Amino acid sequence: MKHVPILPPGVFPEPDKDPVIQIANMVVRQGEHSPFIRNVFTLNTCAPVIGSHVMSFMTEKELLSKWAMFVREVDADIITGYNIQNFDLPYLINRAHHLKVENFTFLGRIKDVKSVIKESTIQSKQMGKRENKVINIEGRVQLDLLQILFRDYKLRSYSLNAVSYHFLQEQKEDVHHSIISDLQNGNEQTRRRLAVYCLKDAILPLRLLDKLMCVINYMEMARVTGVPLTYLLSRGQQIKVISQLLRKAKEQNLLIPAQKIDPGEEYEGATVIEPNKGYYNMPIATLDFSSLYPSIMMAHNLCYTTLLNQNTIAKEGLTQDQYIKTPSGNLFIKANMRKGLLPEILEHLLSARKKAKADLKMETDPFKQKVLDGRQLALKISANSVYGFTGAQVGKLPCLEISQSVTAFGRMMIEQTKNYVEETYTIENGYKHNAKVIYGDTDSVMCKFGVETVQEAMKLGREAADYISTKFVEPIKLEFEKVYFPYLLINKKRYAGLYWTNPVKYDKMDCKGLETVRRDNCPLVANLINQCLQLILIDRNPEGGVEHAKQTISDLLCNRIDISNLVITKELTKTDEEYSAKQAHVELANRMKKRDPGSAPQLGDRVPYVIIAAAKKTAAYLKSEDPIYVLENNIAIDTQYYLENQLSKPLLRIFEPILGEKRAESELLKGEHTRTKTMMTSKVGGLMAFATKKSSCIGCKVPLDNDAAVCKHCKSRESEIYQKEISTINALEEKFSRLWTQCQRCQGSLHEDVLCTSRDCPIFYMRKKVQKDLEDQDKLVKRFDENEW
DNA sequence: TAATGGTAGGGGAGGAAAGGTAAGACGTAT
DNA sequence: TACTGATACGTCTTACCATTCCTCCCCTAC
Repeated sequence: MKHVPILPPGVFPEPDKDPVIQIANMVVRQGEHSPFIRNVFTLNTCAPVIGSHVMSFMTEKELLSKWAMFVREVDADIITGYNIQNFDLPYLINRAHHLKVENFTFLGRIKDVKSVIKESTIQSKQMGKRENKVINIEGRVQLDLLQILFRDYKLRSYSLNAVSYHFLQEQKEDVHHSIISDLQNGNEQTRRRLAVYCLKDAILPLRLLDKLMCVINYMEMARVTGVPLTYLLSRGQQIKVISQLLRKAKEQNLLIPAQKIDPGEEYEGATVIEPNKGYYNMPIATLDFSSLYPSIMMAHNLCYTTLLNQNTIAKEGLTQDQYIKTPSGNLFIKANMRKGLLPEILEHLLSARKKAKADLKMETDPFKQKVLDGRQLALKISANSVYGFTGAQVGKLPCLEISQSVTAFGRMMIEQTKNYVEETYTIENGYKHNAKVIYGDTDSVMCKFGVETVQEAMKLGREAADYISTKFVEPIKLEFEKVYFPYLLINKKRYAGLYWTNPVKYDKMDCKGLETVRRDNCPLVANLINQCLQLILIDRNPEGGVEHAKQTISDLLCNRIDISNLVITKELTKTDEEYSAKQAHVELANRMKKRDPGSAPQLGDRVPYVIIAAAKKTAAYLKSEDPIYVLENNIAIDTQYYLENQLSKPLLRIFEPILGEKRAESELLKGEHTRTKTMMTSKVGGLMAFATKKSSCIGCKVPLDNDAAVCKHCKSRESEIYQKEISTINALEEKFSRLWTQCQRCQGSLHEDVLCTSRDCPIFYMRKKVQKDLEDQDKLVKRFDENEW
């Protein structure tokens, strides 16, 4: 579903002013690939669209009323779209209310129950704070794709365009809202143009839903945990655990006590082994505990129902062998005395997962395969969230005795594992080298066995995993997972390496915690670091990496880097008042709010910005600016900032372990390539307000008193200079037409204007930039004409 | 109001606090 | 010879700058 309201340029639509002009709908049966209904409701006439049913109405009231009837007649189980929950549906309801369309708000399956809009804020540590609207449509589940993506995927941008490109490698037209009214007020052909855009917006969410298997996975999650489908989008993680707990408790005739919420102190978490930093040009084997926390809870029978204190022990007369004391000093009764509820739930979840995985292997029908894969995933996630539930202090049933015992066992186990590896694999015991654990985090250890080949490392890794597993209580199991070779260990939670699961060919390059996987730096940094790592790890050519980095730095300083590569995004995680420190993205969001409150970033949105040139020592939060604004006003970028604050440290961090501190610093950041800089002059802000513009000679840049094209010294070369500028203009024109064609191809039509203003598309930025350059160059050349006579 | 999975940890930015240095003030010797 | 002023030089104070440390914030690993 997708609807388009009409609106004046620059202002966000308001339902009591701006009309709804089109609504596109797609209806699909779950499991089928293409929709069996495709239609669009339009206000005013509209030329036909092949493959779609166009229904035109002369009044908006009729349009809305007929659309509501359509919804009731199709009687869909699930309603989806992109941001329908916070935009389309509330807008339609408010608009219908404003126009007094009768019977519009009865969209659900229960007669006489009106759909109403409520405001709600949901807040969790995992997702941050968000303000949402909630609409009841009885008997139909609203699965807003945007909400699904927010929850399940960490992306740099959540615009439908960016998301489509990311998952489907396909772009959509992003029509700026200022053009929409022109198209609507044109003729039936321009309105058809809008309808096509609108239909595309309706089909994309469906295709994404299909591709990401959202419906299947959500259904399976709902079945496994026993909560309604809507809870998965509207509620947090806890409700799923509670639901399972209630299910199990009922079987055993147990009740769950109501507890008062009383946030206490945090408890100690997992150990991260101090890394032995450096570049390892040898195989490093990784051993992992599979499902560490669930297996600890099962192995030691940790549960609400098995927790003891000294009083009960005395009262019941329990003996030493009937209960255990965890490393954190808490007491739990053993499983042979009383089996805990949580271990039982976990066993059920994990055995169900094993079965789902086994069935998945046997299954041949691709649709059923998807279902089974969704199920095993849901079971895994559910098992892992039980521990989090016991530690959630602002929750229904926190129990720190359990959660701190779990982490304490975990800490003890990783320490023991490290010792076992280092004690067993020694020269004394007949191995070629002394093994060393160079790093480990929570449930994993990275072992340097000292061997030469991946194959040998794998053999020792498997052997070690099997041997060490025997040292722990069932079902705790240490598994050999992969070998890294080579391996670049930069710091705790930051490393990169080639990932091998077979001795023949590496699977992929794996990066953890580095700039390449973080969303809060610009693509320039992420791409450059990624390329350098590839050159170092895959091509084994660090010199090539240095050369590439130097070239990129030189390009940056000479303004040859496209602005889309310099866009940094950060999330607005709290409201303006809650921020105590000044930050670039927060300040920019506030400034944008003053320009246009409707289109400014909201709580929970990611704010894109670039850093612009300003007087020296100006704080970064004063230099952040909206990329589109920068492009439109030709504002200069602070390339020095990008070099010093974005590129330099990450680059040094990856090159230092290989080249050594001194070489890395002197070659990368102080070489000849940093000398040449191009300064760009801005048209707004700063000192430009006080400067008077004086034209300069096109030939030699000497300032001129009049508006002539060249100075008297260059007069003799005038035609030569003219030719040069004309050839520049030709080159720009050619470049522009190439980009334009590319955009036309993307929008799927070669004989229509390009409307797209997608902020996520690099082509858009380039097209915009060339357009600007072309205008400037045109003005320059015109100066020759004026002085011709 | 009702509802909200956990801790560990890196690293960037801003701001306060502590430290360093050069210019100026002042005193003394010549 | 006594006194004065100019100059040079050393020491102290002050203003300004750079560094360090701490906190906030975002995002990631597990």
